[in-house]
Amino acid sequence: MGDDDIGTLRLRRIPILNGFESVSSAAVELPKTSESPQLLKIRHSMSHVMAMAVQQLFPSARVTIGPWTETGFYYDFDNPDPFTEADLKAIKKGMIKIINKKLPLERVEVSRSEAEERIKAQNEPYKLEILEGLQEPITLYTLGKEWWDLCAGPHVEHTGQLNPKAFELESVAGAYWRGDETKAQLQRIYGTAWESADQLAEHKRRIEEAKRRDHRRIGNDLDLFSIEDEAGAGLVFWHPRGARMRLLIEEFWRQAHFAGGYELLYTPHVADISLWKTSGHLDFYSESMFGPMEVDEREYQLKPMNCPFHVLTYASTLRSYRELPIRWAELGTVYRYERPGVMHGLMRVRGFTQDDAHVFCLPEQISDEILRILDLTEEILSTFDFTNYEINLSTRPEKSIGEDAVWELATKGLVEALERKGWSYKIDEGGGAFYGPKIDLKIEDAIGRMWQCSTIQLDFNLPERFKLEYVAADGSRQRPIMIHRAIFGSLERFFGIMTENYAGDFPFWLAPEQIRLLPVTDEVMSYAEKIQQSLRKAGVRCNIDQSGDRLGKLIRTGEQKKIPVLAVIGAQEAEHSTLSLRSRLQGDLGEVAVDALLQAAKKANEQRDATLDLPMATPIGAS
RNA sequence: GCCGGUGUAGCUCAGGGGUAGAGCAACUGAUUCGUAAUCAGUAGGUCAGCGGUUCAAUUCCGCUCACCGGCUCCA
Repeated sequence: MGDDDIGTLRLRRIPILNGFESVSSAAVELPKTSESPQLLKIRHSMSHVMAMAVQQLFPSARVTIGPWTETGFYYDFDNPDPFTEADLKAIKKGMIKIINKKLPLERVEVSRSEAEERIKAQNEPYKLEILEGLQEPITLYTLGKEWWDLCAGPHVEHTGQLNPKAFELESVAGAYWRGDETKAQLQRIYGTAWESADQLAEHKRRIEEAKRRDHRRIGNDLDLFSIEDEAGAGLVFWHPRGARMRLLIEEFWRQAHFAGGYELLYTPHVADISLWKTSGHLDFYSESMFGPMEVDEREYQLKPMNCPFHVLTYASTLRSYRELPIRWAELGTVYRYERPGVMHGLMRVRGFTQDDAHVFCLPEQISDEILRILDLTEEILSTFDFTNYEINLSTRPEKSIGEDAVWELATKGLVEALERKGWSYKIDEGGGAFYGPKIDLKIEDAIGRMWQCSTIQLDFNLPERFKLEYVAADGSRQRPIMIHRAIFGSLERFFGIMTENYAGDFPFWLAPEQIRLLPVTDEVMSYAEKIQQSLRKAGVRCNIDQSGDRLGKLIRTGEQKKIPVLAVIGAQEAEHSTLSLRSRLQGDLGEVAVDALLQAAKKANEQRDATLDLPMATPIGAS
């Protein structure tokens, strides 16, 4: 797929705001560890150096594992006292000392028994456990004379090849031994390391850039949404500006779905608990559900998913094969119990709206239906400038239900659809749900992060549990195939991702306030009001800045609120029936006739454009 | 849920056992102004909540809640 023009334009044009430079022409390359053999060695060695420094400072610390990450490394320790941020400074000093000694790192191949002896001599129980899982040959790396670690390598030759000015210890965190929350709690220290100080500086700049884009910050600054303590964690309040954007997203979504052959449903938020018993959620999903509530001696359950409702809707009447495929979508709000401490802005909440849909079809329709879904997914995601995807196809796990033939047919249908779409994908062998294979899709944002949103899952389970049927051509009763799919995943989460993708600089069509009129003096207020009225009538979201501040301040405020188009109105504009436009993404658009702006804005809204299509008008003062 | 950190005005933050501070935002007034901050004034806080220590707690201690960075889990 081609380059994203809007995206690149935006990256180049964002001005410097509050001293924070945004994505700049980054001359400094930051390869990932997996892309650079040299960085891999550096980071691998750094984690050894860190572990050695830690054990020098904290002799009671036991070592566990210390791998590289894509931007650095970490090491997990078992230490009686957790490390504090202050300890990091001391550890860093210790590391610099080790680096300056130019200690050699040497690979030593040892027998299993020798390794065991050496580990026991140092009383490192975790290392012993690691050793048990290792295949021959067993190698360890020495770091100078005093320190060594079980390791496959590779490493730099000596610590003098590590740049003491190009690493940083970033944070301490709790982690579990072997990632298992029932096992010992360890202390993890994260670090980053590079070849040059420039790279380190660039890495830090990118962290700042991610902070600048943080949807929680932008949501607050632009007054889009909030999460209120009094209401509870993970429950989202959409403020007028955010709600307006959500409405625009939903309108687009509905229109795309109707065009794509879907019908829309509305279903209840609660249902009798017996429904959840039939669906299996009570047995397999209850720890993620809000507790039941009793009404009239009947127990009701708040919905964590929409599918049982769509299934009931299907089952409400006898279906013929001629009706299939049935495609039903719903913006369905669900509630899930999330453990305290896992909530995160809009990305992880307890109440959220899924753009859920279910397709009931014949086995031979699977491939076509999946392809349609892929097409719709691309259409919808690319409208928000997400055009790079990473696709995973997950196949049958060991524990699963359904006949071999059905699994085979279904998996073939998914593969066929992906091939027809021409999308490359990875296969996650055995990674499917117990009830069917699935396709997951991740999108890449403007700063290269991947986010899982869309998912397409085949389900042989629910139709079985609810005994769904259709009447086949021969008059027999057959079971339909059910496809679950979501494109945004959750509106909240998608909104958060999209906000970070645009860094709050939303495209024109999506901005909650599209045009702000800036009256230079009070004298032009009535002219401004007239313009506001006609723009609003045309469906353009437009306000007048009534603050009475001077123009410089009005512009500053408008830019800080990331309004796409600021329209300066002074005596000259009133006289000419024009506005002087300043576009956030396009710069100065000059003096433009009111009607020209109106037409351009309407067109941008209809086409969902990021910017206005306006011929450059006469520059100010030229007449 | 677990480990660590944080919680002072709408926002960003200072302060500290003896009645609470700044800048920005808000409001009021003056200014009527041309492309990123006009000036002056006013108002705004149970210092997250609950309990304890103390003559006195926003400050010290404990618990709870929320948030932040991770772990685990996940849309």
